[in-house]
Amino acid sequence: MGRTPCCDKDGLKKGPWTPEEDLKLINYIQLHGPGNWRTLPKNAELQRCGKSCRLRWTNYLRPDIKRGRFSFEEEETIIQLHCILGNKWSAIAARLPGRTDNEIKNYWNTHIRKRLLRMGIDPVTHAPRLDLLDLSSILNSSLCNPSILNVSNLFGTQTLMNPDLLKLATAIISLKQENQVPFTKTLQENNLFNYLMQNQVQPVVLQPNDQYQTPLQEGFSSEMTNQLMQANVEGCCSNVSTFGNSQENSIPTSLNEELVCQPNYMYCSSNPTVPDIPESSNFQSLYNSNQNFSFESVVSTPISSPTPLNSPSTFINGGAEDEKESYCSSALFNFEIPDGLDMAEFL
DNA sequence: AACTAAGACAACCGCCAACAG
DNA sequence: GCTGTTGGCGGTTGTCTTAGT
Repeated sequence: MGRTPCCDKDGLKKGPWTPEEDLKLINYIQLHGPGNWRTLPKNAELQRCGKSCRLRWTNYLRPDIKRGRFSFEEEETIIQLHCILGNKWSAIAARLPGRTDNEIKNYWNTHIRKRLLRMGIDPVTHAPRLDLLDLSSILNSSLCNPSILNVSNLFGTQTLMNPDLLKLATAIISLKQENQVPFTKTLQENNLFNYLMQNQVQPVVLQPNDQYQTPLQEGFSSEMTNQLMQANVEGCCSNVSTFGNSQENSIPTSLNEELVCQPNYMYCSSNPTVPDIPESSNFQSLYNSNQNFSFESVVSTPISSPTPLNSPSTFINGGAEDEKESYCSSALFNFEIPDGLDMAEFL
């Protein structure tokens, strides 16, 4: 037969631990070491189940746990790792010495996740949310002022709901998550080449400082660009920029230029759901500092981080919200996963 | 000062892979 | 090979604190 049950759940205490219980647990583990959680409560004279003791030790009492606020670098690492690993809190915690998976998970759910949602970023996919076309605000405005409730006001001269545009936006976003698929193939599969050619859509070259620049060539459709940006897709494609560096993914010469999205384009001041980022914020410097972010830098963060993780000057929690938000996006969209990376090996 | 809402975080719950018997 | 337990993990809940009215 298998092992005997971990513990009899009847009569065991639950809820917050008392200092006396903590002391008992600490003393016992100092003498006998952690492990054998099944017999530990009985031996330590604790009315707790072994699982509760293990959690209390690993999440709170362990001497190597770092308490206190998360530093700027720690949050940066969390976001970047989450983009790669998803909700693998234990894997993320393994890269943040002194932090527990529970602590990171809580911090993500209470701080980072909410901030990303406010910014219109899906905290699960790290992509701008196409489903947030701000219909609610449109409808609210319409309710307050019925005169604006007409099709042209809702959709503009062309339309945010243009299925082709949405397909293009979706294709671009999908490239962020499935970098293996050649860009051209994705366009072809969605019949987007035809759309682009028929509409004489020229390459969209976005530049920092929120707004797209003057079209490079005649025939450029600013409306197209505007709609793409309004459709919340402009920040989705940090990886798309790599297409320009890859022959495999290059756009045919008929389009002349790559469709390039530079990092931080998610900040479109025309988007009512995304706050404007003041130029005085540290966003640009953060953007610059993250330009060369690499997967290796994530993996080696605890060692190679240029500033100590506990650097008091870089605590996230005490900073301005705007700065934190600007930081977040730069961290989100400014790193690349090297070719040939074996994720399974990393995990 | 009292009440309420929101925020923060510790702790619990349930699932599952690994492992012991 | 099967059964049942353990330990680990992610999701969720509960409780305490803080801020706002």
